Amino acid sequence: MNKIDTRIWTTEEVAADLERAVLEHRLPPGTKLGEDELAEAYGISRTIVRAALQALAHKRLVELRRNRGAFIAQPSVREAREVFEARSLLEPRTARSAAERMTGADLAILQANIDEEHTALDAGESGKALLLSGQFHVEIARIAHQATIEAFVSELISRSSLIIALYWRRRAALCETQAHHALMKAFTAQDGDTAEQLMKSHLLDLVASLDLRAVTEPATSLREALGR
Amino acid sequence: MNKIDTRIWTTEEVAADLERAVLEHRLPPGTKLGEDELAEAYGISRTIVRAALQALAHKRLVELRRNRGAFIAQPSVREAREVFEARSLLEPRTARSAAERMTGADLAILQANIDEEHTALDAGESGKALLLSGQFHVEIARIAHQATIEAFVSELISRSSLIIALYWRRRAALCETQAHHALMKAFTAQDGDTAEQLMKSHLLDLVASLDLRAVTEPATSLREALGR
DNA sequence: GTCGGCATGATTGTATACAATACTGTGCGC
DNA sequence: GCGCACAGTATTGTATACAATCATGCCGAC
Repeated sequence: MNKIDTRIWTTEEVAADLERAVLEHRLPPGTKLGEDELAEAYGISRTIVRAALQALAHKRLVELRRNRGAFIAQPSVREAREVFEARSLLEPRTARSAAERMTGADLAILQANIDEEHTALDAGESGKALLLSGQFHVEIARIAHQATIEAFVSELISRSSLIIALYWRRRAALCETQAHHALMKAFTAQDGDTAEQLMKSHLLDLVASLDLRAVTEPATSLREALGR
Repeated sequence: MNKIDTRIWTTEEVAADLERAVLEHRLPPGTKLGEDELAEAYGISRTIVRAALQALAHKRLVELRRNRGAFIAQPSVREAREVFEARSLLEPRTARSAAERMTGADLAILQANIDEEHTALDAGESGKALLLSGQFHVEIARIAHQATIEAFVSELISRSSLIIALYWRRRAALCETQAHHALMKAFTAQDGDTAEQLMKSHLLDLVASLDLRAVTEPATSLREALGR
């Protein structure tokens, strides 16, 4: 790993940098994050690295195993379902609130996000596109002026990125942008009802595009995996 | 502060112990949590204390001000509204799920919780009663088999405890237990519809019993608090 | 040849030393 | 007497040293 070592990295910056790497699928689930390795890469001591890892662990992006180290989390099928269950409780109603208080400036921000995502996709940067696609959802919570829900949604989106890395099935990537376009129309019309409904089905679509039948449970899978 | 210093405290245990103190209103909002002070009290080094404080900060129970130290959080009026908005999105639907998959063992646990709360109230331990009252809500999320939502609800309950400490108005404390009793009946009947509705109005009751008109924003409060 | 135990190395857990920053009180100047 | 500057103190921020734990590979016994 190589980083520009003239910079002084704070705990939050290290955590954000690692999170971004995870969300862009540059760090796949299960990757070991050695403390010395990271400390050297960022040119800081393990103290900061540990604090950053603890922060990410609290967001469930990283799993800390005592005396073993930190690993990029590998959400189970159950956890994947739970994450989308939580999202389905929070996001549709939040999209409604957002639609109802949407301003021109907000619309511009959302549109810029979609445009950037298109640019990234055209450039073949699918990781960056996925990151932006998630930011779209977080932005909606911000527009609804619900900082608390925004924090939850942000965490759920991050975890969703891991889930997608593990369980994504469909290779056709165009469904995403279509749904966001449809939401934009509802937002522009300040149509809360429609926004709520669209978000609801968008989330259902997302779950449907995952392969959650898989019996890839890390803990209990061994005997089943061997079929005996 | 005095603790039994024969015990070896882990980070999680220290965090849990502090959280319990906050939830029981033994540590009021705004209290400074000095690192040396805590380290000595638990008989550990500042390393562990800092990790525990960071964990609590992530749950928004503690506010970390750079180079200033850690303080028990003082949720603003806005934050209070946001917390109950989030709860109103998560808890009613979760109560429905819980009701539908409620077992006899689950009912027993919930009933035991209510009984303990009564005992605590009779013994004048209002802090412990409040803690148990919160645990009732978390237990419901656990019964619904939604660990992710459970974690969110747990955080929201903890923050609600701070909010109650700051903005509680009604002194009559019996409304709480009544609502929980009503929920128990719906759970016993495995009546999801009723459980969802009861939880919804229970949360509305809670907000209604707070005084959120207050202009008690920490920053601007000093002059007003002195009335001049 | 395979299994189990042991030694070695690598990595994490914890404490502590030192540096940087913010708070407190005193003294000097006006 | 009042206000500001400065020094001293206390507290937090960061790095590092050491201890504890785990992983790996070798060697001997069966």
